[in-house]
Amino acid sequence: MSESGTPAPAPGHATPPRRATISDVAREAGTGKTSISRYLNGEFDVLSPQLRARIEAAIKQLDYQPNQMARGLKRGRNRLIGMLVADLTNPYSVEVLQGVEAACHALGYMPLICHAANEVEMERRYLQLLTTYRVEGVIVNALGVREEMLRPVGASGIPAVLVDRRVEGLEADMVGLDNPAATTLATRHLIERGYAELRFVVQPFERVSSRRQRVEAFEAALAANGANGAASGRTLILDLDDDAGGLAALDRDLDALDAFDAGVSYASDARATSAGDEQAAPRRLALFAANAPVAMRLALHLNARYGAAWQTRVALLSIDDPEWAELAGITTVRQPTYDIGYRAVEFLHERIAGLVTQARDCLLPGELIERASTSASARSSP
Amino acid sequence: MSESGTPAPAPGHATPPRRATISDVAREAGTGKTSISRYLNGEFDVLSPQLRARIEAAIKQLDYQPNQMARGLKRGRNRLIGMLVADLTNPYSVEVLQGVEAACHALGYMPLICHAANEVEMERRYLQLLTTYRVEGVIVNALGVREEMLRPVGASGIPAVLVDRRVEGLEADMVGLDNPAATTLATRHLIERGYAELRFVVQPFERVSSRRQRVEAFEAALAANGANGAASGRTLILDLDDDAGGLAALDRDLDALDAFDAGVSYASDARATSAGDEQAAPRRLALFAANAPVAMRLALHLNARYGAAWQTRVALLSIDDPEWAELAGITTVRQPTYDIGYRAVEFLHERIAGLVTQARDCLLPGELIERASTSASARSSP
DNA sequence: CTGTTAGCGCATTCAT
DNA sequence: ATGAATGCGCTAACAG
Repeated sequence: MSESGTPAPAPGHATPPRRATISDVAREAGTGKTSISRYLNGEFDVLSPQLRARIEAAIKQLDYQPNQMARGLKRGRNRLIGMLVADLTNPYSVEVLQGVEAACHALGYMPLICHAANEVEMERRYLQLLTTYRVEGVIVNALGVREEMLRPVGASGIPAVLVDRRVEGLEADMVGLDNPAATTLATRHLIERGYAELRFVVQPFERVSSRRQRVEAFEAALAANGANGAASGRTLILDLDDDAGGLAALDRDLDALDAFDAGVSYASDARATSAGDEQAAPRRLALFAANAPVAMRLALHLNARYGAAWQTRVALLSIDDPEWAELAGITTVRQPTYDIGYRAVEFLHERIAGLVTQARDCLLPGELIERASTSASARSSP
Repeated sequence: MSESGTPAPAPGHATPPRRATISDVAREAGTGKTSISRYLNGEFDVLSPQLRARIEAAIKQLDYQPNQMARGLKRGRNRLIGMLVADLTNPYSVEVLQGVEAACHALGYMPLICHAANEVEMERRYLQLLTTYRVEGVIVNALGVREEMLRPVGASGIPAVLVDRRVEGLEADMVGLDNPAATTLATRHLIERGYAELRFVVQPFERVSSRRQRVEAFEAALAANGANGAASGRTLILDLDDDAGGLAALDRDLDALDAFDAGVSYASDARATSAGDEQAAPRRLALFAANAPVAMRLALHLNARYGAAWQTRVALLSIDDPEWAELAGITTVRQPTYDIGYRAVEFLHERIAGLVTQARDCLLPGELIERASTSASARSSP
């Protein structure tokens, strides 16, 4: 400012505040911008080897990096896709993300990861933001969207594919776990293992279709087996943001269980087994968590109530297979998370290319991982 | 294409493939683009109420959303900052991210989250990508960068702030845990609790400054206490991608422990306590994990070796406080993750504004969370 | 108060 | 094989 004069930089390699542009490179290489552009786009067969060499030198010399914003503005597409995640705290989301990233990498997209952190308002904001950045598509692990999202996204808007959850009025591709199959698989496992009392524990599922599906599948599986009258069960709603009610309901069940066990103990010396059951060992209650966050909350609660030996009293099973499930020895249904993410991007890619027009579903199977929590001898106690 | 004529959309609300531009709005409102631009930038005091109303109507009518790419291109800044995360699988990263997001929200930035997934190559690619998108700054949870990153970033490049780890030759702001203090805190805790044999377990720390700092602090704390001769310890390197060697080393220590305990048992009836120790109870080995991923790996290994009762044999303590630590009852040093992320963005913001010129550090204190794993009675056994 | 003009950095006709 | 001109959607001087 105080010094006068030419815009030329001061001596001594002063910091160039402005990055080189395509014009700079053209000048440096002694050619026109067009050739630079061609070089950048790999049209080498239209460039003389010498020109190409000069361009390469100039680019290296100026440390030139093409401005993606400008490119995107010009060509009308920017290879950006939005990835809206409901909750990165959930290992499920991170695993799906890995698949998304891999697929993006493979297909030449750059994923813009947006984390709604379980806040519907954030979700809305990010969705809006993504459209202003003109992403070519979004893959959405929805949270509470509905009409609001329908405007920018969907049929008449930017291509979208849903992950895990469906959105009410939106006709869009969707990829996720085969919830009915997975839930049935797990429910049957519990019944086969001889648990007579089942509790399916799930978060409130206003808008989250996968939760509803799981509840329904659980109850259906139970009813189907109910013919044999072997097991009975119920669904408990647990709000992770306000768990007092849900845990109270659970505690009532646990109280009953404890009382029953105590009763068995009293009676065991006198009348042995009251009914005609084969075994006198008290049947444990089985808790079926609809996902990992619920399972964690339950485990914490049980741990607080029964101490470290809680697994000798209650069997816990969960959909989702977080790392700690292995440590705690909890039986789970593992989701094909990576594939879910990968497929989602593939779907989106096809849709962006305009190859597909009808909404498709991709339901992937879960895998039952049996661990000590549902074994006959319960968790090996120290 | 086949139909002739006007660009007007076909009847029946046909899908408008192209989003409205500022010119469309101007035409719709019967004014010039400048006024629209002014409206968008909140310069209401320069617009007659009527014009303003017409603009509002036109925008609503056309569902207009300004193209951020174009805006950024024009004004030279796009309010984008890059957040390069080494490993989203680590709860630490996600927690830091939450702070980053909150701060971005507050300061008007949009964070571009990039996940290197522990791959140095990914890190390099993303860094490059971020610069081509002309982010105004990056906050980096580095992984293996060095010179390569120095070119685009740093003093003469785009502003950067480091999180948790420092980068070799780079003069940049840095925010993270006060590693020496936190490590010393935990080491002293272990010694006070009476553990005589300590093992600090850490991943290979070629480029990761925080790991090196923790190792050094551990050994220093040990040496400082060594005057009393109460505790001795060693550092074990555990490579999570190839844990055979590290676990073998651990197993040798555990074998020795087991043998010693067995010896004590043999001898206990005859000679009672061999040395002059107050208590005959075998002192457990204490494992000090440098971070949560290491702690998890250790826990899994111990669980495999000793069964669910492993905590009666070995005490585990960790830096980082993942959710499962509460469940497993493991003592931890909790990092102020949210604050770390928030401060990082604040630092970056100041730097982007050009307010600061010298590299600063922000070292935040950790908090010791005592749990059963390091209590006198070990983990309550079922 | 409001509209016109001129680019931001780049890709694309269209001529050479 | 190469370059000049045009404009993507928007903001920022300048005029009125």
